[in-house]
This record gives sequence, C-alpha cells and structure tokens, in this order.
Amino acid sequence: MIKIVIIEDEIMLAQRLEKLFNSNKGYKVVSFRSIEEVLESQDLYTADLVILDLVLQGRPGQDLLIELKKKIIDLPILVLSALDSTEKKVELLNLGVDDFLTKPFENSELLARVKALVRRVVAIDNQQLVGGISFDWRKCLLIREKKKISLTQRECELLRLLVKAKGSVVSIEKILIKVWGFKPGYHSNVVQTTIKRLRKKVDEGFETSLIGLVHGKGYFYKY
Amino acid sequence: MIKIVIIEDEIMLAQRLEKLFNSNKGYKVVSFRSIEEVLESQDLYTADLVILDLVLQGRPGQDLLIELKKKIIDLPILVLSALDSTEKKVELLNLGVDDFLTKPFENSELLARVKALVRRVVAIDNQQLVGGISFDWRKCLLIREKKKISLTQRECELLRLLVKAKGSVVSIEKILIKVWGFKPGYHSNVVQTTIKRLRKKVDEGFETSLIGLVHGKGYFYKY
DNA sequence: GTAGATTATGACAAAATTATGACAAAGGCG
DNA sequence: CGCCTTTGTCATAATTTTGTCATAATCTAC
Repeated sequence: MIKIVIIEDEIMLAQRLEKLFNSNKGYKVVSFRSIEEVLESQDLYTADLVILDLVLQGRPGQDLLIELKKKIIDLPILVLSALDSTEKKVELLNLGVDDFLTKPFENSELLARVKALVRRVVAIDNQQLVGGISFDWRKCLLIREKKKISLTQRECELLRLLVKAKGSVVSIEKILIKVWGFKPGYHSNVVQTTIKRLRKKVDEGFETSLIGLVHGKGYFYKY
Repeated sequence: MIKIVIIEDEIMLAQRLEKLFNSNKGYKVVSFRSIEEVLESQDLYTADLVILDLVLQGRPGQDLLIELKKKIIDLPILVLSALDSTEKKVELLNLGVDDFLTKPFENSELLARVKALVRRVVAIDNQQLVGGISFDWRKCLLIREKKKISLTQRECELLRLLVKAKGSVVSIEKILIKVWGFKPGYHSNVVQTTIKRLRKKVDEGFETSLIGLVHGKGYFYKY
C-alpha cells in the first residue's frame, strides 16, 4: 500500500485526486488543505510520495519544499503547477522537486508519473501495483495492464502460491505438495505443464514473462 | 563524476548535449548515434543515466528500453521526444522511463531534470553493498554494478563459500569437501573448471576479478 | 634456467532439468 | 447425449548444467 500525501487547497481538485487514487488499488491518500496542517501531522514521515499544489504564493510553498528536503530523505515530491515557464521549472527542480505536472492534466498521466516516482522507492512491497498487475483470486482473474486474463483453478492456485512467496523461488516439489497435495517424493510434470499454460495466457502479448525460473531451484514470480 | 550515456542520431543535437554537459563540472558524457552502437559497448553498465532520443521509429527505441530494464537495475532513463500526447507519455512511463522532455527544450531545464534524476539514484545507491555488489543466493543471482548475473547452483555455492569466508583463502580440497561433498583425498579439477566459469560470468566487462588465487593455497573472494 | 607442482583452458559427453505437443479421462452444461 | 473446458499423463525434444579429460600456461623452489 502506497501512501500519498496531497497538499491542495482547491477542494474540487483535492476531491478529484482523492477519488482517483482511491479507485486504484494499492493507494492510500491523506489530504491536507494547507502547509501548516501537513507540518503538524506526522504523515509526512510515513508517506511514500507528496503531491503539492504550488499555485499559491511562491514563498510558503517553496519554504515547505526546503523544509521537507532537509528533514526527510528520499521522499519524492510531485508538484502541480499552473505555471509553465522554463525558469520556474528549473527553479523547482533545483529545489529538489522530483517531477511536476502543469495544470490542466489528465488522470492517466498523473497516475503514470506517480508510478514512475514510486517504483524506485517501493521496491517489492506492493504486488498489486507493480507492472500494472492486479489479482482477483476468487474469480481466478488476473489483470495485466488493463487486460483481463481469466485463469483456471489450477493455474490460479499455482500463480497465487508464487505471488504469495513474494518473489522468492519455490521448488517444483513444494508446488506439487502445496497445490496438488501430493506427498513428498511423488513425481509428475504437471507443474511444468501448468506453468506452460499459465505463461501462455499471462505473458502473451507482453514483452516480459511474469514467471521466472532458476534452474534446479524452481519458479518465482517477478514483480 | 556522473556518467551520462547519450543516444541521439541528430548530430547537431548530440553536439549540443555533449557541450552542455562538458561545460558543467561533474559530468562525463559518452555519446552514441544508434542503439546498436550502445548495446555493443559496455558503457551502459557503468552509466548513471541514459538520455535517449525517441523521435526515431517507435519500435527499436522501445525494444532498447525493455532490454535495458531487463539487464540493468536502477538505471534512470530520460527520453527526449517530439511527441507530446498524453497516451504516449503514459506508455513511456509504464515502460520504465523515469522522465522525459519534449523537444524543443532549454538547456537549463534538461540540466535540472538530470540533476533531479541522478539525485534520487545516488541516494539509493548508498544502501548497496561494498563495491556495488550484492547477492541473492536463493535466486543464484549476483548484481555487480547494476548488472544482473545469474549463476548456476554449483557456481553459486562455490562463490557463496568464498564470500562467507570473508576474504580468507579457501583451499581447493576444502572446496571439494564443502561444495561437492567429496571425501578428503579425492582428486578432481571441477573446482578449477567451475572457478573458470564463474570468473567468466562474473568478471566479464569489469576491470578487476572478484576471485583471487594464492598459488598453492587456494582461492579467495576480493572485496 | 629447469623440473615439478599447480592452475587454466577448451572440448566433449553424460546427466539433469525443463519445455512442448498430443492425447484421453473427467466433468460441466446446454 | 454431444460439445466444450479443464486436467493430468506420456513421450519426446530442447536446454542447461556439470564433470572429465587432454593439454597448455604459470608459478615455485632449487
């Protein structure tokens, strides 16, 4: 779960942003109206990203920036701004802003930029978000970059096992035991067959495979 | 010194960029005209940032991106582009691009964005291990200066033994016993063969070898 | 320098592991 | 019942890993 702190005084826009992130899985939004409010709270210390509207009077916003960069390390800041002049941009970037967006902007672009910023910081944590992938285990449904991919029971269980392993390698034997309920020592190549079928469904049309192999060790889920 | 790899086919622009970074302290520029050229060189592995002109034919550029993201970890990519559509931007950001600039742009803005990108990475780099090397023993994976190197099981076990020895010399016989499970006195040159293969994988493209030898005593891992 | 020990190297083949396609049993569903 | 999907097995192919051998290169002690 990625925590985003929004500092925005226009209520309409603030609501739009909240709605945007709340309707996407994996995000948690904390919203403030003013800089004073933020500084009083402790939210900045637990945030993964700050979105700051800098339409305001130049000073206080910039002071906040400086404050932030002093106190908190590695907190990406994305600035929303109505300004579009190069000097302003340069000034902001030099102040430590990681990215900015000029208003008006589209939701999809904001989301993409947020992803890009957060990707570095949140390496592994969030299974839902990375690679534009989310799961619905109940429905045996996988969504990869907006493409819905329905899985069979077995495929779903196998993939789920790998995903739950958080990227560490799972041996074929362990898969046989956990997914098929076989006893240790039993030999079969269902796993390979199922992996084959899974990959065909899941990777078709994409550049990279979701499921990796470490020869002699097992399979793992790439995030 | 920050090393920037530029991939730009318009000679005029390439020269402008080179000039820009050369006239600012702290930068080193390596410039290429095409994607093929870059891939042949080893420069990407030692770079801190890539600036890629994507005005070209969409495909090859994107393929490079995917290649890069597969091979190299945490290499920031800044794309120069003539396009300005939101969809394109979103697509790029999802591909793993960290930032982009639409042409025409001003030097100062490019410089500022480069600074912002590099700053982020440097902060993260500090978390890494000595010599820019880290291991994932489970996945038999070694990361050396952002380059992913996958090892086989034997190679992995052998290297791990050396690393765990913290730089002290391990005799070949001891290796045979610990890694291969042979009994004392058994003779084979698997160790040499495996060391050979290890070195080939691990040292290729680098100046120094990770594995040292004390004649008559054994091998050791260099820090 | 030279003999003997030690290490490096490349080729080869066996062994182990994984991938793949075809097929049939089992069950769901109209 | 037929038709379709799912699932496991089998045979076989493709790939990767691993050890051995023969030979070359290098080092050490004398």
